[in-house]
Amino acid sequence: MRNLEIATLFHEIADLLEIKDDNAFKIRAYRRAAMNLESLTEEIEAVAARGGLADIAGIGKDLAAKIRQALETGRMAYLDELRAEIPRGVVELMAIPGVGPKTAKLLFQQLQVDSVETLESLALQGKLLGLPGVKQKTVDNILKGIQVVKAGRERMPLGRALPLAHELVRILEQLPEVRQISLAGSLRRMRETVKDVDLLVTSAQPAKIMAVFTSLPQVSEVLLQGETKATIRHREGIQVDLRVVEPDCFGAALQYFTGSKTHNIRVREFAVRKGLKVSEYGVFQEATGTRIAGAGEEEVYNAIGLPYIPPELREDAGEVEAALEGRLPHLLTLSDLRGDLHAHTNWTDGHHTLEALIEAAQRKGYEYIIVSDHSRAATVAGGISEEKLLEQIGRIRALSKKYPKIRILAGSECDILADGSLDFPDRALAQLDIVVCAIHSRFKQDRAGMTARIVKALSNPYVHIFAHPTGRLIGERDPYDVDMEAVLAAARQYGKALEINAQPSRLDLNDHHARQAKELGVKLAISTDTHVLDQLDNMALGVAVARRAWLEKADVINTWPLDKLLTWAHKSRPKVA
DNA sequence: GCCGTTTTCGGCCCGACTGTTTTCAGTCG
Repeated sequence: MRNLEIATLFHEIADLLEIKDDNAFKIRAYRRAAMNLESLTEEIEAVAARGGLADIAGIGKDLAAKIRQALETGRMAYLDELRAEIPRGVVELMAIPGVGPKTAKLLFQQLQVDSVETLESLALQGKLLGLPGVKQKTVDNILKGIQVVKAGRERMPLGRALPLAHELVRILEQLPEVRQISLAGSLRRMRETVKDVDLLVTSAQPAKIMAVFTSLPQVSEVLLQGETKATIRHREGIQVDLRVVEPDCFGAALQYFTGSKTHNIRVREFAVRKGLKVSEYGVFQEATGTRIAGAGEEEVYNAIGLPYIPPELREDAGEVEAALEGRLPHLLTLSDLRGDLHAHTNWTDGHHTLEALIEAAQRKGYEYIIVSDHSRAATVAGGISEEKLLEQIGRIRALSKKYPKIRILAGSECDILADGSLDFPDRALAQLDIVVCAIHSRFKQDRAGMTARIVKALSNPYVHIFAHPTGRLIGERDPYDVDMEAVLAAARQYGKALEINAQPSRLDLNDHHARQAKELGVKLAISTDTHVLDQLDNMALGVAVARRAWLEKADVINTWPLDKLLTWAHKSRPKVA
């Protein structure tokens, strides 16, 4: 059993306890434990083996025992008892917007509703009317909510949500009534997928903002509208929440509205212990009600006695503790990057010439750019033969005279074959400056086979970077079955870098694994895997993943100057005669 | 159920909006 599986069991216990109307703080304890397990970078089995379960935040004696039981028996007796009491389908009712634990319990007890389908049929027959607190409007909302569930409320990838959100910001900031505007929520924290877009505006005239916002052409439906808060459905499907506050509350509101929810709870608990109250309106002294901060976000953190915590870290994954102990990371920024270490050209499946790639990289101010086209096994991507590769290397060397201001690195995105050998022989790899390796075939290999395949590739002295290490495509393809612990250990042993692929559909490694890599001392490369020149701009998404992974400049090899990068790249190579 | 340079017991974040109510419970973030 892995961390996420145990977390899921705890979440289910919390759901069931909510329906039973159990102690709210007990429920929160289960949820917090689940979330801490989700952000834990060490394997839970390893933690249990060294007797460290109770050291995990939010896990005490009782939950540690439940984790051990699950690890040993594959079951959790307490959860089994709860499941026997309340059918699975009742929990699923809570997925309907507007239906929470109280309503689910009411429906189950009064009408024996135990599935979304049953609920829909009873609602259509008018049989919900007459339940306490249920009139036609509630029935309508439930039916509407069921449609939302059926449509599948999938989360939108960051790379799609960001441009759409920036468009709304550009429109709203034109309004003279808008003083300040910012993205908030999970989008500001740069999570890889988002459920909705959160916008925060300060204005002395909220009514005007509300009116304009809810009647934008991008709005397909107004879901909720109050005096200072509105929720709409964007024509591209995602929900957008807008909140308007007074200008002097901007910092407090931004802090509150950025979340995460668990981070905020953490911060507010900490404030309470200091006799302070934090809300979206400011930081107040509990005793006197005096407001001591609110206009700026940094000021809000400082008033509570914390340094500013960057949005990407606000997941209650140890950042508050790190802030208190003065060991927050100095997160890397986009401008720290000196080059791109994964890019294609029209020699394989890129859409541009070598020269166009070089010139685009130069315009970005890069010190170096790699040319890493596909190897012969990647037939669908037009992979090139060894002869063609040598020809390309010659071309690159010739072009470096034409472009003296940027170093053109000869590279390859070389396939890792099913047996773990590389698609080019060592004699060819030895000609390259940087070798990127990747898996593009035989995704369905079993776990042991896939792990051995990758570990073998990483042991090759000519390999430098392992690209998109899990192979997942967000929302499309699951990662291949591989023991990431073993891959990370091999990367450390052989001194290889793992890639954070910045393609919006990949973001691979993800934030979790990248943080794990850093903790093990494995270096990362943030690369765009550019096929079309515009994609060089995706670097910002890769940086977002890196920041969420607590990465600093020193952790990322393409922040290094060229000479340091090349020294690192060539130190493991056998000396050629 | 967790947790403690105030506490091993008694706390545990805070407010907006909706639908149903004449003051509030439920839901959401």
